[in-house]
Amino acid sequence: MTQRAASKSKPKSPPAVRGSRATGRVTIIDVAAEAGVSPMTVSRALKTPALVQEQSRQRILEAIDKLGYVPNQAAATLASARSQVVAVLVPSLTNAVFIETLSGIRDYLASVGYQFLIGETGYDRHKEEELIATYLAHAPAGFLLSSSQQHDILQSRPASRAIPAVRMFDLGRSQQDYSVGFSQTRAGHAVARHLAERGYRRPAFLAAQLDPRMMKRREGFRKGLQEAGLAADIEVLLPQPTTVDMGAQLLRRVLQDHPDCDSVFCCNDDLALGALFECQRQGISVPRQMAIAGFNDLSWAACATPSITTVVTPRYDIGYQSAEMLVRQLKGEEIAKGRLDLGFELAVREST
Amino acid sequence: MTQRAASKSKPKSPPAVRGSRATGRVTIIDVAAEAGVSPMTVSRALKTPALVQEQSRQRILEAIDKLGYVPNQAAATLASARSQVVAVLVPSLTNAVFIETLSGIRDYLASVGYQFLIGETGYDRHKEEELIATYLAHAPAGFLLSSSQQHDILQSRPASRAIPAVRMFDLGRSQQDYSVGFSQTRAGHAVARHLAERGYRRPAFLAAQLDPRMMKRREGFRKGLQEAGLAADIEVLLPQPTTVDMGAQLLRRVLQDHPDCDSVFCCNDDLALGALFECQRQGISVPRQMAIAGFNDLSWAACATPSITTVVTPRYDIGYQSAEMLVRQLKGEEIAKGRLDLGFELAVREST
DNA sequence: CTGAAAGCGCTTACAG
DNA sequence: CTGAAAGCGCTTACAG
Repeated sequence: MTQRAASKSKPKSPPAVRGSRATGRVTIIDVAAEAGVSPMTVSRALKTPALVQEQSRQRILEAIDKLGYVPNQAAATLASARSQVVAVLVPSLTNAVFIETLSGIRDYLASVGYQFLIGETGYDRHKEEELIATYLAHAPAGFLLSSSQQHDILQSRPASRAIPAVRMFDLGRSQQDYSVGFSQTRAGHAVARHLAERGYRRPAFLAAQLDPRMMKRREGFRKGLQEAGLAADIEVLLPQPTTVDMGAQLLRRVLQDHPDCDSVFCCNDDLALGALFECQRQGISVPRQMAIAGFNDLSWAACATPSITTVVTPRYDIGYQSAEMLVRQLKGEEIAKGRLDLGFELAVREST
Repeated sequence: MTQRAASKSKPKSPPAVRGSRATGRVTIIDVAAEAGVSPMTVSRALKTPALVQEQSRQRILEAIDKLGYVPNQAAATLASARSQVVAVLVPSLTNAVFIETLSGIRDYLASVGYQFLIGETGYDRHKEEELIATYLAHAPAGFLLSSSQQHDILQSRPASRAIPAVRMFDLGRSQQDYSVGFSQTRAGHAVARHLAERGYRRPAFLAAQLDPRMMKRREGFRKGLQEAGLAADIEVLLPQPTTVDMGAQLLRRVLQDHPDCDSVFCCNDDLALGALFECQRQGISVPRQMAIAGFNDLSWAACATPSITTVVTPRYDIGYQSAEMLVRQLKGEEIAKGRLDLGFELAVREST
């Protein structure tokens, strides 16, 4: 059954007003006629109400209500060469981390009347380039990205068509290289120092999904261990996507290759959860025989048995603030801090 | 620093071709001139290549490449009164279930050149209405929804402006009430029967986020228990959002109020995980002293210690197939099965 | 504070 | 297979 036929069978809607145009849609022209003003004034009443006389505005709002007028975004975008849509590119949609970031983005954008398109890059640079090309056709007002390469590409467009972008999670190199995030390196460093202070002598680094951020955490972790006089030689790195089960696998690998390992830094909480389950399965006491630290503070970290030490990351705020920074650019506002470090926190719990 | 100033400082782009129009953008007119055809032929070469002579098409593609032409979607939408954007409304973005559904939607839509906008309703009906109103301004080609009320609203629009919609997760009442999902009731029923068959005598139902789907699972569960001759009197229902920690809370409540309870059906895997952690904390052996069943088969269910019995739901497929059903409606194709039951599976594991 | 004119970049509907 | 004309619904830039 087609769309048309389906709706014919339920003709119970309020009899919609037919617009004057051939399409039958109610347009700004119909509203103008109803309110006794020009279309231009209707447009102003919607975009810049302060420039319209109170009385006119009232009549316009009534007309809009009466006719059921809905603005046509496509026409607005075409006429103004500027859309109210922001393109957001995240590495993965199946990772809770990025989802919370999207919530932050959505909350800010909704508050200023913007929409957003979401692209998933799968941690793949080429995919990201493709997506940007696709999105450019939608004339997005700006981009929120999670890698640095594409940032450069967008900025290098001719000035007349430059599209602002903000990079999330990582910090940029300068105030002009707009970014909102925290230092992945320092976060890794903090975990190393914590394990060393607790007295663990043989910490391992476990990671999957080897994107640049993981590598920075690793770098900081190694440096932290070395500063504490510990060896940074135990590592298991796998390129596959992160899963809980992979945490269990990584732990088995470590136990097999390095029986003297006494603690693990899992580069995210999914892996940490899998590692914990594996310890439980093998009857290894956590943290007595094996300490476990994670990353991100996902919902289960605080209430696992034992609760999991992890790095609390400002995911929601990264989304919210990067959206705000982007919109401020769009409005041509001055941005004092173009490199916004939101920091992180180490939540020390029972597992270490 | 403003957008313009920022890009001026990095003038390293390939010198983009300037279009003939006042905006400087490269349009279909520029491509036409370059290829020596009319704009209309360029439009055809892009939308219906079969209608354009091979030779012309070649020249047009070369011109597009040379000029770096990017189609303007806003203009296309305005002219055709039809966008390539689908509006998707899900209850929550922080729930892995819906995220996987979005992946399915994205994969199908990407394959046919559509984009999508995502709205989060927060399980709130009014919020959903608001979102629909907002999205209507973007002239979406269609809607993918997760509740039934709004479905009716859209279908009741005047035929000339009807916007097709498909409902996800739940099944509709008829083949005309487009929907893709599975029977929540039967899934709940299957869990009850399984627990009864395993010999549990005092099963409880634990739920949070009391949306209509939860209520259907509960209904099926109660019915299943009754059919097995068991009482369906132990329940803890909380309206708050689901978290892992809430699973622990719910379990504590049940143990306190019903010390004879020997098994719990948690209406999702987050709750099941929390319940498992709480048992571990209290030294309650799972499944010997307390059996736990979950719902959805999220990543940790299979590898927890003990592994968690759960209902495997076709989340990705629901997204993929509902997107397909929607697009087929958009194309005016015949849809034989407008009510697509994708079923579910009970994964029996160590926890029951 | 308000309006008439022109144009945004594409597609529809018609004619060849 | 191709093209000239008109129009989609709004906003910009100007004039009052």
